Amino acid sequence: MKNDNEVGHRQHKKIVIVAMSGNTLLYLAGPTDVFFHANSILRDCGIENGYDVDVVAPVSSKKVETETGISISCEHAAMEITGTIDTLIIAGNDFQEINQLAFNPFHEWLSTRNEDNTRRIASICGGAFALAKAGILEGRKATTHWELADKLKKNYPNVRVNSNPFFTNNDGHVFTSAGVTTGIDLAISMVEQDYGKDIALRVARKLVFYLSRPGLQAQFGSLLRDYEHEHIAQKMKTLVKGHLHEKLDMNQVADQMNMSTRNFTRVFHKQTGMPPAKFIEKLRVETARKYLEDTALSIERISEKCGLGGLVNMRRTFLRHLLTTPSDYRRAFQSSLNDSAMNELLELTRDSRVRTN
DNA sequence: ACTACATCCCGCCAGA
DNA sequence: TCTCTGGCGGGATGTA
Repeated sequence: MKNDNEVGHRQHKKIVIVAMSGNTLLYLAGPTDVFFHANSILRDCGIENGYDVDVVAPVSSKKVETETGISISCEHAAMEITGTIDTLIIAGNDFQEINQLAFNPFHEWLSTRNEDNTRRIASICGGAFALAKAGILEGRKATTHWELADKLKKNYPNVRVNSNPFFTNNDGHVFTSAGVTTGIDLAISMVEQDYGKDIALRVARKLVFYLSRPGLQAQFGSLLRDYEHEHIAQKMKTLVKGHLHEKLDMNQVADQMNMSTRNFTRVFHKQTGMPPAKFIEKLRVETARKYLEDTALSIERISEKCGLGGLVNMRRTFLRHLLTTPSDYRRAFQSSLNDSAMNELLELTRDSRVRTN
């Protein structure tokens, strides 16, 4: 199968999610929503051919019962799919199958999926059992829900099992994830792999509202998006570039803008709807967010670089703006993949010859 | 939790 | 008369 770079974004990526029986809806709803929101964000970016998601049943009746009492009628059964698949996700474990470890027509079909006809094969939680039964995990590293890890190890000794409820693992083209919500993390990491970190973060920010993440989080849309087109905000941003780590006095900033403090405050407020000091604070938080997402710098060091006044103040400021702490923010959003494209916000804290005093 | 202090914000008013 | 600008001062907010 051609790799993604060869195919480019000219055609939809076919995502097949197998809805295993007896599970919570979130197993399949989480990743489905990730790809759905990714499509909407991609369309905003002018990319029409995002993901084509097909939720299928593992059985020919095409009906799947979930533990919530809601049953799902799928349009297709997995074995009806014969062509190439971009991403195949086994969402959750089949509770009947997991106990008898039987090899049924679904596993037979699954065993035909390989690197040539499926670019990525993934499992969520006990979905790893289905992959193991089909021989896909043979000799590979894999993870599953911690309660099931021992059983997986015992029954499939050739699978190198890791059990961490917050863990997502990939070994070549095979991806496995542990707890329910890691299925969402898994799908987000796939979006990141396909379209880059910015798109993935936008999806995460859209979805994080629904998740039970550490700490009570706000939605993480850009704090500055609505203001950056304003002339005075842009000018201010340029001016403070490289100086965020310094104390920025509004009188000095106004002076640099060749305006009196009073008039500067007035014009700034008129154009952006917020006072200048608040804008600088948002700029600091945005920059700190990028450092938390893209680097391994200590939180203390980040607070210094962004002028957030030490750990305690940074924590307070984050709580005020994002309703979460820096460490929780990092846990939720730090990228799993390295990305050299540190965006322009990071430049704000780099040395510059522009002086504010 | 409380306090003192610093800084910021903004209404008001006067001058250009 | 209208608009823009800048100083003053008091309340609000943040910090130590």
